[in-house]
Amino acid sequence: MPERGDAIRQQIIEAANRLFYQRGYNQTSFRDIADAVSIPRGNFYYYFKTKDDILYAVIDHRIESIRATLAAWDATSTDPQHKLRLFLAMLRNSDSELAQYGCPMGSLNIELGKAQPVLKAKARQMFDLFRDWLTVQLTALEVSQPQAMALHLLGRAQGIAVMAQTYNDTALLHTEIDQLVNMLNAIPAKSALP
Amino acid sequence: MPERGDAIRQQIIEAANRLFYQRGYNQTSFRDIADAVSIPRGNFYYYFKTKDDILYAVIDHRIESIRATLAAWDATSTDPQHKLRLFLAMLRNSDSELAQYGCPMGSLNIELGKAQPVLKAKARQMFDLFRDWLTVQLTALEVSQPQAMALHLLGRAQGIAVMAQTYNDTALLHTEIDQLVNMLNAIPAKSALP
DNA sequence: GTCTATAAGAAGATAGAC
DNA sequence: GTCTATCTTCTTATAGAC
Repeated sequence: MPERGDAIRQQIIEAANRLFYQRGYNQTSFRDIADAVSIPRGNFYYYFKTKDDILYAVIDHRIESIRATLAAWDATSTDPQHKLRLFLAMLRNSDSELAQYGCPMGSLNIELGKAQPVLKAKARQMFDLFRDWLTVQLTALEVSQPQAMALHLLGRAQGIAVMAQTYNDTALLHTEIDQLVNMLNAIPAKSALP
Repeated sequence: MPERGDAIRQQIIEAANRLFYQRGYNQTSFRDIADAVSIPRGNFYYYFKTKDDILYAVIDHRIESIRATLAAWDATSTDPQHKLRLFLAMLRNSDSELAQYGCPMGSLNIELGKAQPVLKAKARQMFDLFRDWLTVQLTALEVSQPQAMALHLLGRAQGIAVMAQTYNDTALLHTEIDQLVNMLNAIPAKSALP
């Protein structure tokens, strides 16, 4: 059952989640988060002992969010090709955020990968979720190396996000996503096989 | 003619260049750079007034380095396809740095793009150099949309760098670069045209 | 559970002696 | 040109009153 204070804890996580994305983890201070939630700075430490603790909670929050998204896609259809299009549609629908702040998973991994290996290992778990889900869909489509193809797709998405943010250009993002959709449609549907 | 102190100024730029890449711009302090060059912190301000000034100098240094690299590639061959392979060979040769710290251009743009628009505009100039050089080569190869293709290639390289760093995996990088080499070789050579 | 006050240290930056 | 001392502000974090 929910304890008292859980609501504020949740507010902190959501504010930190947004700020870490928009400013970066190291560029976000306790003060920023406390101000966003309108609680005094000192009270902060009742909920989280260290800054790393908040990051872990934020990543866990994101992981749950990703799991929910993937489950929703799985519930929408049994056609793996259609599910993969949902993945690309998500990127397309996030165009303005991606052009402003880049990919939340990618930018966090790059930042932490520079000099915070322990935190980065945690952040990588978000990538693993997508990689494994994509691998399942590509296995169902019987492509030759499903996991390599899953990593390829993730990489393409990351590259598109970096370029869209670098040039602040959603049109570039749309053009590149279209190419991925075409590539996907070129995979022979399993039902067409003997 | 070189003034006194230029040698130390150059040492500062080179140390900052390395530290910005390995730790990130915002995660590198004056103290870090001063210690790396073994000069007292106070003396630092004789050479650079603000931290932004150092970043500008570092980016200018990188831009000169990129220009020199592109000029060297241009001098090596007149065959655009061969020159494009030199671009991909550079990525392959940087595999361990890319897997550790990501792409120096991409990671800097992502970091600054979050909340430092003025600095990011400067950092984007590095991308412009590669974009324009790639566009020239692809125009010579008479591909249909040379600039879009140049941005596509840059994006592919960025995506590969993000994945290589996220999974700390140079093998993944090699696999993906091989695909780019194959894609490049599939472009019909201009000399084969009527 | 909530809040105030404040510590301890690191950050960017300055003044001024040598 | 070089260096010491110092300032202010911000950061993470704690103690303890309410």
